[in-house]
Amino acid sequence: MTKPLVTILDDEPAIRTMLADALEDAGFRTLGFGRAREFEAALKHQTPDVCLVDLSLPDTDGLTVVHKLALEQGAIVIIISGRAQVQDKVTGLELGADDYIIKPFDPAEVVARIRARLRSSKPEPQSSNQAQFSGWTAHFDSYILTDADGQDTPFSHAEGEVLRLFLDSPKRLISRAQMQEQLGGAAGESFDRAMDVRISRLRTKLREDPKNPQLIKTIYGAGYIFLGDVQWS
Amino acid sequence: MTKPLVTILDDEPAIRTMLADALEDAGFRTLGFGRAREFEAALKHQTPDVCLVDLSLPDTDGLTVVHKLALEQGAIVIIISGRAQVQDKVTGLELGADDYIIKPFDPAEVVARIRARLRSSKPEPQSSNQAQFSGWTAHFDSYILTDADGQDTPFSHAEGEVLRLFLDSPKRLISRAQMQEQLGGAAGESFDRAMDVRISRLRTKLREDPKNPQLIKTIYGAGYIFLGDVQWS
DNA sequence: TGAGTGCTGTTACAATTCGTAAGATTTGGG
DNA sequence: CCCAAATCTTACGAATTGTAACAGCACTCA
Repeated sequence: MTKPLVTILDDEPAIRTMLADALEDAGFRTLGFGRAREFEAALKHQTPDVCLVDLSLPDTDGLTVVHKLALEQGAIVIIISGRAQVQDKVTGLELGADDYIIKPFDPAEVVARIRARLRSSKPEPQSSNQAQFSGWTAHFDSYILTDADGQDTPFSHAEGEVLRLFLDSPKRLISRAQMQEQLGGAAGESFDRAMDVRISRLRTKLREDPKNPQLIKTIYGAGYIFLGDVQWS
Repeated sequence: MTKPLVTILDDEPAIRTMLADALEDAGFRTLGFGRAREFEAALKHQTPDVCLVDLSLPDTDGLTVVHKLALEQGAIVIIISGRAQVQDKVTGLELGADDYIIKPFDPAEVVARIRARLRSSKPEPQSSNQAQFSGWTAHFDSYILTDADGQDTPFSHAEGEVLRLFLDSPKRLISRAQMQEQLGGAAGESFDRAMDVRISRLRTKLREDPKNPQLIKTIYGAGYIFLGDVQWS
């Protein structure tokens, strides 16, 4: 698996670099932002695994950002704040934050807390190679899709890569860039309609109505999202 | 759903009762233990959802208990300790604890942290992504509007952003600037007829009578207001 | 070896989304 | 009643995405 991506939203550059250094030493990728606006713009291309958010931001109320993140993205949200009142902590946590760390903090504690969160949120048994969703069953061993009636349709390796990516992160926006990174790796920069074609072919096999896809939704300018309750087994 | 069960393992009776009171007020069931031995015996009959563990116990090293719990039971483990050193926190979290709270603590914070853990451990939070208003139902997962007759109309991402904004603040004036702020993100600098167009398109999908809009009302010189009783589910 | 088959990326063109521009319409003040 | 500003609507075009058709490649089988 690739390194988890941690975003740092804090208006003090010194804190950003301190956190970034500690996190990268610990094996994470990081992205720092000083303003909520920049941060939200970046979300269109990347889907972070963990978001560190300072509540005192110049351009927005940090709590709004937290709420939005927790609700819309499935990301883990950790508040970092100078406000140590219990009431602040309680409202922060109730709005959807997963943790609340008070400044000044030790980076080592931040790392440990991030690890604890990631650990509990990743109950994905990678051992299983078979997933069910919306009447379908995908067998990644035999490269076969079985529909509700038991009818089989084979799928190719490339299609399987995309499907697996979706099934690993259902109901979460997956950006194009993220897909390329996960799949193509060293893929070409410019001409990359390959991804579209893969998805188009996958949609055909899943018998999606082109006008009204139920499972693989396109978010114009952002990426794709896979709907459907996934059950690995 | 039944009330989640929280166990409290701490050798000080005063702390046990304080926690038990706060937790039961918050809607949890509790079980208190003063010794690890008793606690482990009780585990054979009960499977707690959350375990609060004090590290300084008379009969065992608390960390051993934590490690065992985290590993064997699937329970959420929260350490409560008087030791505030970063190193203690880090080792506690690395041994499998989900959180680490320092004494003295406020019970309200403990409750909030427990809630945060329980929330994230739900595999299918299905965060309210669907709202009903005036006969319509907006499905933000599938980007579909359903009317009173069950007829579907898809809406786009941009339209959804506006609609969500309205549904989050019904019956409240939303200024143009506020909208730009929330939606435009990094974009909106110059003159923005874009917002008007978005709203115009949304109105069309909601089949608003241009002469007499029922749902999205324009306040000349101020902004918009969304009427209609919104019910998220 | 050579034809056949299936997979996959590329290309070309169609369809969709969405902001901008511009004219039409509405609003509120004088 | 008139006008300027604000807002609505429509049309257009750039960017993005969907998909059919084609080509290259690896592999199989006679």
